[in-house]
Amino acid sequence: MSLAYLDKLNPEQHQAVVHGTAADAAARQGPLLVIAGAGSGKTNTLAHRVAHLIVDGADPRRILLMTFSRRAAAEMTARVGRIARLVMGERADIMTEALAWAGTFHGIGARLLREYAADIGLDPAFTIHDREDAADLMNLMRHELGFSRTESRFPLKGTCLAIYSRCVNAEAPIEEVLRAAFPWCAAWAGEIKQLFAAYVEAKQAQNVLDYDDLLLYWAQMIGEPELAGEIGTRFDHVLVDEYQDTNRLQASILLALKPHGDGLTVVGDDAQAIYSFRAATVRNILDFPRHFSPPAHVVTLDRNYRSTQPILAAANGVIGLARERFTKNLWTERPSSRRPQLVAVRDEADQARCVVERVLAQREDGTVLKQQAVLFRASHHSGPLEVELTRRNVPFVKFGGLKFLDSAHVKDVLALLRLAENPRDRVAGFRVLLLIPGIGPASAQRVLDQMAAAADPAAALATVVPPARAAADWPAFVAAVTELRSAGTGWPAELERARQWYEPYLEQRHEDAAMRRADLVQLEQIAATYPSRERFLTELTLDPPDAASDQAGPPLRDEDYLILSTIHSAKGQEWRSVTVLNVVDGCLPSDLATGTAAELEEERRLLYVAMTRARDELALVVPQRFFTHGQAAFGARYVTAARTRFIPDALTPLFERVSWPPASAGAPPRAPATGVRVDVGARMRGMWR
DNA sequence: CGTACCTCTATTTTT
DNA sequence: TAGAGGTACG
Repeated sequence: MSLAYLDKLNPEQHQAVVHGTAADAAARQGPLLVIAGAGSGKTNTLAHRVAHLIVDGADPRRILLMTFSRRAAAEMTARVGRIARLVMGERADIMTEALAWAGTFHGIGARLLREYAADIGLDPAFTIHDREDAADLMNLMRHELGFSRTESRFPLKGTCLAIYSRCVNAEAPIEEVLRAAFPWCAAWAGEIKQLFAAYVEAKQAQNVLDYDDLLLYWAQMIGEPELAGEIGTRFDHVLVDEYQDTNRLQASILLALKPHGDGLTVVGDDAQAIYSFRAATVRNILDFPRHFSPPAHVVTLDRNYRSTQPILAAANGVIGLARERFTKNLWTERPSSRRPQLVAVRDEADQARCVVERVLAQREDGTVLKQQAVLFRASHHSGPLEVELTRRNVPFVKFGGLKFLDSAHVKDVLALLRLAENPRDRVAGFRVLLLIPGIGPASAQRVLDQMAAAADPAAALATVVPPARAAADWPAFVAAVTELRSAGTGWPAELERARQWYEPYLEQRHEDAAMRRADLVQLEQIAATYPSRERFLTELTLDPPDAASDQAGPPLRDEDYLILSTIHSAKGQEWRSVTVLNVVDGCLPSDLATGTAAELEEERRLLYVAMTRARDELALVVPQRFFTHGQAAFGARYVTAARTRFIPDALTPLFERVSWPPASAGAPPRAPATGVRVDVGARMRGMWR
């Protein structure tokens, strides 16, 4: 059997791929840690390793591959398929299709929990609350316990949930979490504990799990020696990507799954740890080797294949100022005469204009829009740019921030489906009931109480006497739920049935019913790609389609469009040209994150992650002043901004400094000839779309 | 029950 | 500043 596919790898990548297999000249065994710097071919190496394991005889059904998003999992599976096909031909397709256990920690958790539900006293028809649903339920408990009317102010629902989540994910007691991360809530420790107890009971009574539960129940389940053995031996190989962004709870699960580390591979880069707000801890990756005896083997990939040398030099400069660091600097052999640019612009409006012009100019030079990305710290930073792009008719897709699933009408329809799936889900039930005219919070509460008291809540619905004002609409509602629960309708016809019920309310409630109906039709198309209602609901909450179709209209499948993304959502990706917005103190680092040294360091890594996404072109835009709306006493006004503290004067020689608009001799700055020409070009192309 | 209005406060990143 | 959450009234 030819292992020619290994020849293209560098020695370190090769070692990472063959570790523990027959092709491993060093004949090493045991767990493996791969420290993979940005652009070092990490995904490729991991994919090669999975493919190589399969070629080496591993059963793909017994490989567990955990990534940070479903998209990353899909990408990985596709690459594994390509590599395996080189060696195994058509037979490879069967093998890689069997690579069924690839997904996020949460997704895999949900699957395992459904499978083992009976063993741990869980109804397999549980539904999953997304962040907002969970916060609503938390709020309900907050009111019931009377904490919403306390003398001094009690933390809001979102804050309560954040505290809860951190306790669970960091495996830390409330007091410690409050002290470290929510000091202004410290006085409420007792009440908060009470609240969490009620919240947990409510979830159990309603047969719902939140995001954290998927990990927590998994960890608890695997804490039982019998189940731990059974589940652990199901997988011969467990591979985890982006390990620097996992939290303690996830590490616990992993170690319970493979206590001795056999077949365990984790990959990550401590310089790219950017999820500590989600309780991720860099200690996971740093301490990994010493968890085992003998310690895990460590392979370091520090050759960068992505960026040009000047871009890498600048990125290394930024991360070089980090307080502590474990990874070596990256190196590359891609020369370029062009340094990354520090672009000074007057304000955010100019920033937007400047970026659009650069983007269009680069497209003229042959870089398609899809190979260009604009990155920013916070979702709303792209607001002015989105307006400008729309005005100038440049299609774009935005990653991160609001999802189209967050829109009210989509949530309404999903709530009905969730109620059908799990009639004990009160958050879903509440939402659906409130849609019916004549039913408000009080009646909804009463109906849900009656359902909860019954052995069969769905059947109980038929016996409920609705309030007189809702009598006209009531039968249609009961019929919809009943039909959705009967096996007759089938999937994805069920979604159409739900939409049918919702239709009249859509008209009543929303002026722009037509647009929203289009969204629901789109939802139906998404639904058709899932095998069942349960899978649809689960996977949609765990990994919602992330590119919101925006003002620019839903981009057509193969149309070219510019990428807008938060830096967080840009993780793991690369583009030929990258522009970073608002590289000023207050935005990057966010002034909300300058409290502790640790937070500040994470902001520094965020800039590093953003910069290392670029292959050939990198520009950091620095607006000189910002318009602030606020401070009633002074009214709205401009404040001057300073370049980010992460690029002090000592580093500026690594950049080319430019201003926009360019100070031109004589010509009026607002009518640059290039801008006009490019705009016409865009319109000409637009004729043929 | 629904809505119109008022007040207060948080303000980021996401599975 | 906007958006959430609470209050008061029809």
